[in-house]
Amino acid sequence: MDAFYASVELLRYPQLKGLPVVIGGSRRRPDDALLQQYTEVLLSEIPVAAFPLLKDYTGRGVITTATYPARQFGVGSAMGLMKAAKLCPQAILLPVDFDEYRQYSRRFKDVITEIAPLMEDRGVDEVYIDFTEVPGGQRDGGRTLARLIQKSILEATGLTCSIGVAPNKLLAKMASEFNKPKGISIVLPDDLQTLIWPLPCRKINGVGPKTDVKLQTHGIHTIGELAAREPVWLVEHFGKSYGAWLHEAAWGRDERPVVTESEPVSVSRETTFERDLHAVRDKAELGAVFTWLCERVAADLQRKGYVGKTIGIKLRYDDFKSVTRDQTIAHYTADAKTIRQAAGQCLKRVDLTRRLRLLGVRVGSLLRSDEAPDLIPKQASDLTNAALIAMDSGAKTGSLF
DNA sequence: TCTGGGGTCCTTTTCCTT
DNA sequence: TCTGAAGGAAAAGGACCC
Repeated sequence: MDAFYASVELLRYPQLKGLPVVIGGSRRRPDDALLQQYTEVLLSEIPVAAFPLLKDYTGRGVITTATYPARQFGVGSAMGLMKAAKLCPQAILLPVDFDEYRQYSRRFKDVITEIAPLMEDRGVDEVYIDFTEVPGGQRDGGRTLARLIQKSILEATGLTCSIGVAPNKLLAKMASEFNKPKGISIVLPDDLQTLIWPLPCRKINGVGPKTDVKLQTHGIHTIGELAAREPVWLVEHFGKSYGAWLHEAAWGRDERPVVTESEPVSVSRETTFERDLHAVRDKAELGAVFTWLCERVAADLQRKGYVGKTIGIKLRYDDFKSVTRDQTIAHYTADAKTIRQAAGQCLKRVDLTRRLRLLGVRVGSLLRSDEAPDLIPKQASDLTNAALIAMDSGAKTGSLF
């Protein structure tokens, strides 16, 4: 199988080209003033001086993405905004607008499937393509087709994209990073030792920060050094499955097909508070957020046409430690009140004496709602009230909200 | 002044039943 | 009746990705 890995670069606001720009900040609930500021204005007409600066930002949040001029200063994805402001105070800070990204995402994926129907969705800005069967796909090692895709996406959306071409998904993904932005890179099987092995292990999709540190403590820094280790040794230190996979990855081997269809496994909503909240002192606020999260999850499920029966919560404490609690209920549901009731039961099983920075609600074990066997009618209101009263009565850890 | 939100997948722990 | 082993399912946690 021959694979493409394509990722688009999402940059609107042409007037900001060449400037350090950071997109991020925690997404506020509907009344985000910063967001409102832009909704009525043609994006290209906003003067540069009107954009907010990173140094003026107060509050929580991380960087979603940054332009290349901003990255020069050492800021990058997932970095806290306050830390980034120290490194590059003059950077312009833009709010995240996922609705808009989703629109563009759909458009660029539509363009690709017109040309190459075997496409795997890997998120808002990335896809894998199996072009083995695309007419003319093999011409010039895939370069001709890659150029056509780039050109078509640019025409349809104004977005540029990077494309990696390789014998499998693993290598195509690595190849796509060789030549950013808007590049095309081709990696052939014979390029493994020259192009792949000198790279740090972290470049392998599936090797994260934890694994990277562990590899380094064993003196393994590059993919080549990883490839040199005996599989037995890797299995010993990284487990049967992951260790074996590391070995295969280092040798550029990957048999995974391009998967064009997949069903969601869970749907969730979570939010980080502006300031840490306390279950007792901020009971009203927490209760409102909790209800709101349950309603959002229910709405998401209904919109997507799914029901689920494993209801869960997630808390993050002020020390950033997270806990989760799940409960599987008897019937599939997409009803906000039912979800809130089950999630409320989960809340009783966690420590609520500590300050909270995040609250989340999740529904798993999903089924398409048209295939659900035993949907029950909506909760009777007296049942819901009973649940609320039970929550208010408190548990071993003290008062609940 | 730390550290988003939406997911997936895997491993380990816990719990229930036999 | 008590205890323990075994095995499966559910729950919990963690790593990773975009």
